[in-house]
Amino acid sequence: MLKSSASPNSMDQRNLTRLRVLEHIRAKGAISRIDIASALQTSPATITAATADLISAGLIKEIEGEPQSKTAKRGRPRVSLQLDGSSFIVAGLKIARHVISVIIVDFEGNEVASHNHPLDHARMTPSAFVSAIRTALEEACALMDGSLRHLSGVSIGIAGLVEADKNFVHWSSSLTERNVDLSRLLEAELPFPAFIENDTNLVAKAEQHFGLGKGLRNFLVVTIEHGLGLGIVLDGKLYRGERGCGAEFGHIKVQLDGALCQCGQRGCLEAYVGDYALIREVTVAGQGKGTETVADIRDSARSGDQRAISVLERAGQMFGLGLSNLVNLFDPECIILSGAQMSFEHLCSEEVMNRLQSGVVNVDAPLPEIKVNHWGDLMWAKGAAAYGIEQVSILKVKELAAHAS
Amino acid sequence: MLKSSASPNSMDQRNLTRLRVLEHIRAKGAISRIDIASALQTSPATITAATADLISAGLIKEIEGEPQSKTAKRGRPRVSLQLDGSSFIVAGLKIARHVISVIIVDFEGNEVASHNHPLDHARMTPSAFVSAIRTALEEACALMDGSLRHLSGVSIGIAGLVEADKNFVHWSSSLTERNVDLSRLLEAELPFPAFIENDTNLVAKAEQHFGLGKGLRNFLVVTIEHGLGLGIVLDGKLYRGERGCGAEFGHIKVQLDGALCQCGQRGCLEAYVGDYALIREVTVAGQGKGTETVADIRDSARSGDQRAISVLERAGQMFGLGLSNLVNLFDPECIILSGAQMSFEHLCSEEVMNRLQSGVVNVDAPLPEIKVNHWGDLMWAKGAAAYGIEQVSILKVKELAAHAS
DNA sequence: ACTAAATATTTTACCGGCTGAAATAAATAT
DNA sequence: ATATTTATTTCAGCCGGTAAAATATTTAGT
Repeated sequence: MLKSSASPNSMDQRNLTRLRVLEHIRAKGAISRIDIASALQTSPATITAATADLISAGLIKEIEGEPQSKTAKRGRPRVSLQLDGSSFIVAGLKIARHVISVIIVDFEGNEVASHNHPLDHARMTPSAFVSAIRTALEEACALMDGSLRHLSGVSIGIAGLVEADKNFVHWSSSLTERNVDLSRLLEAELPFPAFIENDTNLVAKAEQHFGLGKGLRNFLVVTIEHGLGLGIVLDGKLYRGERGCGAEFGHIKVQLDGALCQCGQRGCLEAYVGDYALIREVTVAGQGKGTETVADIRDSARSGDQRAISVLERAGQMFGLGLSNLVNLFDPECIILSGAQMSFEHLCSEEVMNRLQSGVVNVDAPLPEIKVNHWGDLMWAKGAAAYGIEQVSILKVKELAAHAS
Repeated sequence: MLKSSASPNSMDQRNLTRLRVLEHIRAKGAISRIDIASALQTSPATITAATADLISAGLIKEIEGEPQSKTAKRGRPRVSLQLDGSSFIVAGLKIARHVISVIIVDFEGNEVASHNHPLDHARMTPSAFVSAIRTALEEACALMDGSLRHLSGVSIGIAGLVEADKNFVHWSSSLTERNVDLSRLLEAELPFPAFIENDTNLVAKAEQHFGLGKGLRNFLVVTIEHGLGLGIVLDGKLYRGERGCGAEFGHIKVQLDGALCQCGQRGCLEAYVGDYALIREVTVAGQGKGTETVADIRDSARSGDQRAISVLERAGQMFGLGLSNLVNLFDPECIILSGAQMSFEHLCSEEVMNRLQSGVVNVDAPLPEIKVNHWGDLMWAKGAAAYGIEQVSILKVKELAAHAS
C-alpha cells in the first residue's frame, strides 16, 4: 500500500544509492556510467547495477549521441544515460487567493499542460480545499486529453506553516481552520499521492532541481511577490527550522519601531520593500489616486517624480541591507532572487547592490553571487511540480526494491 | 602516520558506528548497551561489537552501579557504560590579545590544569605564534607535573576566519600575515595533532558537547564579550557557511546608516550593544570620565542616571531585535547566550525578552527557549578543549580499525 | 583485413558490517 | 532448586558494495 509520506527516511542503503544516481543524472543531464561512478565516488560495478534497475523501471534510458568532448581517441565509447521524461507525469499546484495554478510536467520537468482554476473564496474549509484541488486537476488533465489516472502524483504549494512530511498544515491563509491533517482527505479524494509544502520552499526546490541553484549546496532563494519569502538550502537540503516557521525574511526587523507591517509588527523588511508598502507610501504622501501599482510608481520615478524616486530608493536600500544580513549570517554560495519581471525590477538596482556590498563584513573572498531568475506566472506551480517529481521519484525507487527479482 | 586533519570524512561505516556510540555515551552519561541500541536504532549485536572495541581502546568502561530507575524486577541487570576519563588528556587554547589561556582536560572534559600565558604582542608572525603556543602548553603541563608528551592533542581558538579542516587561517587578529597554512608549523613544533578553529565556533562546540546545547540538533550560540559572536549548529553539525565567514551576528545591520561600528560600517548590531559602543555613548554624552566600564554604566543606571538608563535601554532593545531576527530566520530549538556574568547582565533584561517576543513572527508554537550560560574566564579555552576531545576521539576511533585483530 | 591497444561496461567472487536467532549470563520469583 | 525474565554475546547469514577478471567496442597500426 502506498504511503503518502515519501521522505528519504526509511530508505535503505540500496535505494539511497539508486536515488543518488538518479538525482545525479537529473542534475548533469546526459552522462555515462563511468562519469557517474567517478562523480559519486562509487565503483563502476555499483553504477551498472543501479542504472540497470533504473532503466528497467523506465526512469532513465540510454541515448545514442556521444557525450561532449571525448578526450579519448580509442576504446569502447561511453554510453550516455538520460532521464526518460515519458516515464511519468506529475502535477504542481499553487493555491493563491483567487486562483489555483496547475502545471503538469513530465519526469524531466517539461511542461505538458497548464491551467488556471478560479477560486471564489480565498479561504476554504479543508474539504472544499481538497475538492477544489481535484476539480482544478481534472480540468488540467482534460486539456491534455487525459484523466487523473495518468498522473503519478501532485504537489501542492500554499502559503503558511506546513509540516511537509506529514501533509499537516498548522495554518495557512487558504484554509479556514488551523492544524489540519490533510493526508486523509487527500488520499480519499485523489487516486495518487499528494504532497503539501510551503510555497516558498517549493520555489527553492525548483531552483535547486531545475533552476539557478542546480548543483549548489548552500544557497538562498528570495521570492518576491506581494511579500518577501525565503527558502534556505544548506548542505543540499531544504532547511525548515525546528518548528517549520523560520526563513521569515520579510519579517526580519531592519528598524527599531519602524514602519508598520501587514503582520502587525513594526520595522519588518517587508514593510519597506513590499508592493503594498510602496503603494501605501505613495498614497499616504498625498499624490496617489489610490489605484497605483508598483509599475506605476516606477513609471512616475522614471519621469522624474521626486516622491516616487525617494520611495523606490529607500526600498532598494532596505532590501540591500536585508540581503547583506543574509550574507553575514549564512555566507551562502549564492542568493537567487526569484519572481516575475515586473514585481521587482526596482529590487535589482545598483542601489541595492551597493548597499549589499557595503553591508557585508569584509573578507578576501568575493561576495556571493546574486542571481536573478525572472519566472513567469507559473513559477510557484513549477516549484510545486519540482517537488512532486522529487517525491514521486523517491516512491518509484522504493518500489524498485519490491519489484526487483 | 598521523594526519592532522581529523574530519569525519574518509571514515568508513564501521568507524562511524563506533563514533556514534561513543558520542551517544558522552551525551547520555551512564547507559546500558541495550539502551544505546534502541536509541541508535541499531541491533544489540552491533552495540556489543562497538562497545567491545571502545572498551579495549580504553575510551569507555563498564561501571558497577545500576543505572537510574530499573522498571524491570527480574532478569539480567543492565551494565552501564561510561566514558573513561583517564584514557587521554587534551589541551584547549584561546589566543586573546594579551594572553593565551590554556586548559587541560581529560577525556570527560574535567579540568586537569589551567594556565594563563601572557603575550607581549597581540599580533605575531606565524612562527612566533606557534612557539608561544608551545611555551604556553609546556607551562601548563608543568603545572600538573607532566610534559607535552602526555597530551593527545590540542585545539586552538582564535578570532578570525579559519578553515578548520585544513588548519588554514585566512586572517586573524592574532597573526601578522594573512592566508597562513599553520599545519606544517604546528606539526613541526608539537608532538601531537593540533586543530585550529574560530573561537566562536569552539564555544558552540562546547555548548553542544558539555553545555546547554547537549543533545540539541538546531541551536544558536551567541557569545558576548567585547563583540558579539554567533555559532550556528544545524542538524547537529556546526554550520560554517560556504566560505567560512558567516555567522557575523555582530555585524548584521539593524539600522540604515546607523551608528558607526569598529568594522567601519554603519548600523551594525554591535555598534549598539558592544561594550565599546556603550562606553562611547556615555563618554560622548559628556558625562563620562573616559575610563568607564560597562559595569560602571550599569551602576549609574541603577542609581538613577537617566543617560545611563537610556543607553542601556537602547542596547537592550537592539539586542532583542537582533535575537528576533535570528529566530525569524533560523527558527532554532533554543538560543544560548554565552559569556561572563559581568559582560552582559544588561542583555538579559526584560526589555530584551519583550523585544524578542514582539519581533518574532507569530505562530502557535512557543518561542525558542533563551538559555543563559554564565561561563568563567576559561569559557573560550574550554570550548577549544571540547573541540580537541572531539577531534582526538575521531582519531582514536580511526586507530581502532588499524589495531583491531 | 587483421591484430594490438585502449577504454567502458558487465560479471563474478568476495569482503565487511549489520542483523536475527540462538545461546549464554545473571538476576528474581516461586 | 527451578522457572522466568531480561541483557548480552555468539554465530550463521544477508546485503550492498568492490576489486579483479571478463567481455564489449572502439581506434591505431601494420
